Amino acid sequence: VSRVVRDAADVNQTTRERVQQAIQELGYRASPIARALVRGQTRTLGLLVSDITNAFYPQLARAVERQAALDDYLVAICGTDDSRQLTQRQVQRLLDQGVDGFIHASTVGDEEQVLAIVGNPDRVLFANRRPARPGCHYVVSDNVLAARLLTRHLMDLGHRRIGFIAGPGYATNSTERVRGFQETLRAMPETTGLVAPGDFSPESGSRGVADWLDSADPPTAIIAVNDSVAVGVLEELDRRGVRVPADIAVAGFDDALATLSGLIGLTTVSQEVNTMGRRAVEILVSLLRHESAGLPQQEVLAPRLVVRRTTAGAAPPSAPAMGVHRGASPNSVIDHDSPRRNP
Amino acid sequence: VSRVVRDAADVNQTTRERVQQAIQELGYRASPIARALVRGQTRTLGLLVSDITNAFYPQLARAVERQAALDDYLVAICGTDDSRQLTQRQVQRLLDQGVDGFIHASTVGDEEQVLAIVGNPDRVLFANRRPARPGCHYVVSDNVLAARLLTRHLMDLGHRRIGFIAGPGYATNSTERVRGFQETLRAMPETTGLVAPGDFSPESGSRGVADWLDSADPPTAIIAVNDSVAVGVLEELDRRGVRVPADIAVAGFDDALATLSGLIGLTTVSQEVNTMGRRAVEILVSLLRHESAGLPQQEVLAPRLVVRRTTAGAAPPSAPAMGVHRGASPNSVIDHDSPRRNP
DNA sequence: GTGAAAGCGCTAACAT
DNA sequence: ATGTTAGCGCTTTCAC
Repeated sequence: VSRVVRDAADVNQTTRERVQQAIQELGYRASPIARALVRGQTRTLGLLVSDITNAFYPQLARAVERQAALDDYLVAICGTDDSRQLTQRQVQRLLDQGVDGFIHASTVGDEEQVLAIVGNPDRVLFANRRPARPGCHYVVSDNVLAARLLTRHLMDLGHRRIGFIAGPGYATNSTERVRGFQETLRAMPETTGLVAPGDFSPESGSRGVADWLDSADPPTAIIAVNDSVAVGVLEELDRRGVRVPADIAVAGFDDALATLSGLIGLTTVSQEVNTMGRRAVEILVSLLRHESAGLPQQEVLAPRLVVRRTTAGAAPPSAPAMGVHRGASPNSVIDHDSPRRNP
Repeated sequence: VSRVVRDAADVNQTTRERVQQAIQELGYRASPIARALVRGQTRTLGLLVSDITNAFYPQLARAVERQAALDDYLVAICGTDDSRQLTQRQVQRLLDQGVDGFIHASTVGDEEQVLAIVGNPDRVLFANRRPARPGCHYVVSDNVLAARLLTRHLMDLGHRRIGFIAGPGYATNSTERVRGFQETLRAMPETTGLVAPGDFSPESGSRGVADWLDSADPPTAIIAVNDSVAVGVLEELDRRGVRVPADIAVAGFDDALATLSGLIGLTTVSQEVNTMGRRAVEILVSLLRHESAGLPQQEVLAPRLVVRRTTAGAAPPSAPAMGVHRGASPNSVIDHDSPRRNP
C-alpha cells in the first residue's frame, strides 16, 4: 500500500489498481503524522511577523502561503509585536510544535536571540529586514536604494528642505532608509535633511510633523519610514489645514496602501513583496533540503518608486522650480489616478 | 523521562531533577511528531480566508492566532480566493498535512463541499459567515441587526432615499445585510431603498454609484456591503466631485479601515472581530475535545455602529431635516475625529 | 514485483 | 516511585 500511495516505481499496474480500489472503498487516508515521524519533518513553516494587521504583512503572508502551497508546506503565522519576550515564546512554541523552518519577517533586530533558540541557522530565513549579524540567510529590499529613489524624486520636484521621520534605531529597515536619504542629500549642495525620531507608529509621524510645523523653518517635503507613519503625517497635516502636496509633499515606504491609492494616493517605494515571499519560501525550502552547500543565501530585491498624488504636481512654494523633470526616471512608475477632492 | 517531560504526578523530586539535569546537558527536545502520532493530533488549526490581504481578515487572523497560542495550537492560514476549486484543494492539502480542525471564514457558501471533504462536521467551525445548512457550528455577527443600525442611523439623519450596493447572492453576509436594510426601510413610510448588485470588490462600488448618479433620482445616502466596496464608492464620488457627506452620505460594514479613520473617516458597523476570533478557537478546541455533547455550537455577536465623517453632519440637500437626532442610539459609538480637509 | 519486518520517538498500560 | 513494553502508522530495507 505504501508503495502505491507514494507512486513508487516498482509496482505492477494491476496491483496498483487493486490497491487504489480498496483505498477508495475504505476511504483510507494516509496519516501525515506517521509519515512525518519517519521522515523527520512536518512540512510546516513558521512565519514571524510583527503584527499581521499592519503594513504590508498580509501581502507577504499571501505570497509566502502561495509558494509554500506549491512546495507542499503549511505556513503558521505568528505575531511577535516586536517584543523580545513574545518572540522567544513564539519561536519556542513553534519549535515545540515541530515546524521545520522559520521565515522571520518582524522588524526588530533579534536575530541572535532567534538563532540561539532555533539552534540551526539553516532553519531560519530572514525576510523584510536585513539581519545585522553576517552569515544569515535573507531576502530583503534594497532600502538604501529605495530611499535614494524617493529623495531623488523629491529633489527633482524642487524640494531642497526635506524631513525624514525615522523608525527605531535597532531596525535596519529604518537605519538603511535614513542612510540612503542622507547620502542622496549630501551629494547635492544647498539641500537640507532633517531627521526626526520615531517608532513605526502613525503617532510618531504626527508628532514629527507637528514639531516641524511649530518650528521656524519647516521642510517642504516629508518622508516617512513607512506608510503607516505616513498616514500619521497626513493626518496631522490635515488637522492643521496644510495642503498636500501644494504646501508640503509626503511620501512613505512599502506601498501598503495600494488598495486605497484612489483615495489616499500616497507616493511610496514598493518593496517587491510578492517576489520576497516567493523567494523566501524557495530559499528556505532548499535550505531544509540541504541543497545550498552551506553558503549564506542572501538576496536583495530592487525597490520600485510609485509616484502618486501626495508628491505629484508643482514645486514647493518656497523654492523656485528649477531643474524639475517629473516622472520617468529608470526605476519609477507613475500612478496618477484622478485629481483629488474630498472624501 | 517521558513522565518528567509531561510533568506527571508520580515522580520523585530527586529523580525529576536528575532527569532535567540530563535533559539540559544533552540539549534534548521532545519530538512533537512522535507525540502527535501517539495522541492522534497535530495541534494545528487551518484558517480559511478569502484573501488575507482584504478587509478584516488580518484582524481575524490575529485574534485567532492569539487565542490558539493560549490553547497551544498552531494556525495555518490559507487563502481560497472564494473559489470552489481552490477551496477544495486547500482543504484537501490541510487535511493531508494533518490539521485537527478548520475555522472557515471565507465568504462564499461552500459549506456542503467543505464538510464533505473533511468528513466530520465537528472539525469545522464557520466564522464570519453563517452557513446556509443547519446544524453547523458557527460564530457570526448579527448582520441583519448591523444593517438595521446603519439604515436607522441614516434615516435619523434625514435620508429618505438610500442605496445599497450588495454582494454576491450566495454570500449570506450580503443577503442578511440587504434584508436588514429592506426591513428597516419598509417599517418607515416615505422611504425608498435601492439595491444594486455587486461582488465585494471596490469596482462594484464604483459601478453602482456611477449608475445611480447617471440616473434621474440618485439616493442621498449609500450603504456598501463592506468597507472595500465603500472605498470604491468614495473613489467614484471623489472622481465626480460629489461631496461626502454634504451631497451624499456613505457607510460600510466591518470597520476594516479603522487604522485610517483619521484620513478616511468611514462610517461603518464593526463586527466584534476579536471576540469572533477568540470564540471561534475556543469553540473549535472544545469541539475537538468532544466536550460539546453533539449539539451545534452557534454564536451570534452584536455589531457596533461606528459613526464617522462620511455620514456625520447635516441632512441631505433634498430632504428637509426632520426628526434628526444624531448619535447616541443604544448601540452606537461616535467617533468624530477632526473636520476633514484635504489629504 | 511483492511480502515481511525493523524501526522513527514518543505515550500509556502494566509490572515490579 | 520506577522500569519495561506494546503499539501509534508510516517508510525503508531485506527476503523472497
